[in-house]
Amino acid sequence: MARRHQDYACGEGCPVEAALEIIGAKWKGGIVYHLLAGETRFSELGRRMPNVTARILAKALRELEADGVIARTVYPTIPPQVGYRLTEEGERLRPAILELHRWGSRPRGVFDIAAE
Amino acid sequence: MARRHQDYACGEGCPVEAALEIIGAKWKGGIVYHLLAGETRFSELGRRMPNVTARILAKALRELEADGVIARTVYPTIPPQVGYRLTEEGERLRPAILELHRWGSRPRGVFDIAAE
DNA sequence: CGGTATCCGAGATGATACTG
DNA sequence: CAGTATCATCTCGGATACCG
Repeated sequence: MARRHQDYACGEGCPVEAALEIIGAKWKGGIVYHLLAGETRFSELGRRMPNVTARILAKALRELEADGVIARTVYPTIPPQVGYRLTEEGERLRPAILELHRWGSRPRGVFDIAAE
Repeated sequence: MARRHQDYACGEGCPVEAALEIIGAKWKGGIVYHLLAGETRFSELGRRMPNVTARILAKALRELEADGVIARTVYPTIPPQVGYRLTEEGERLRPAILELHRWGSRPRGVFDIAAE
């Protein structure tokens, strides 16, 4: 997760691996996907992803922020609000995320479900 | 890795998460990327991804095969050869993989490298 | 060549409780 | 509301050695 790529020749630093190291961790893809819709609050993300705990969500958000994919904005209101949005860098992920969404959405054979 | 999605509403079974559960694991993105070029042998994959051990590579290949992304062909030659290629399902991943590759290839700021 | 069999540690994930 | 602190767990990835 923290490991960045060193070179861009496929092998050790394959760009695909590099990208997946940043958004491939659990929940991160979902986070970026939800942020495609625009700035979203912490609690709203939690509501849209009911299976992730606050700790894990916060950790993923901090890592995505460190990787320059998202930005965090604190609104000093009462109660406090924090919004997350994609950076320019994160916004450039849109086509990839949408393609993943398309692929993951297509009805798979009955096999997968049966194999459950 | 084995867990498939049950519903397609983002939340627990987000399609993006579903896709990343299949190709998000370490090395899997790279494997699929290399297979975009066509059928490739086990040893050739190992050569192109020097940092993955045979055990891990074999494990990832078996999982991708179980998920219907790749197909395995054994040629009973001497010495034995085994080829891996994308299935139709896997082939449909091409746009997503290429987008990830594009995103991962772009020169990032010096920050990332320096942060290392 | 193309794998498997063991063993192992690190880090990712998670449940729960608490706080500015 | 938006987290953090602590503790427990557990799966993934890897090292090493061996096999048909």
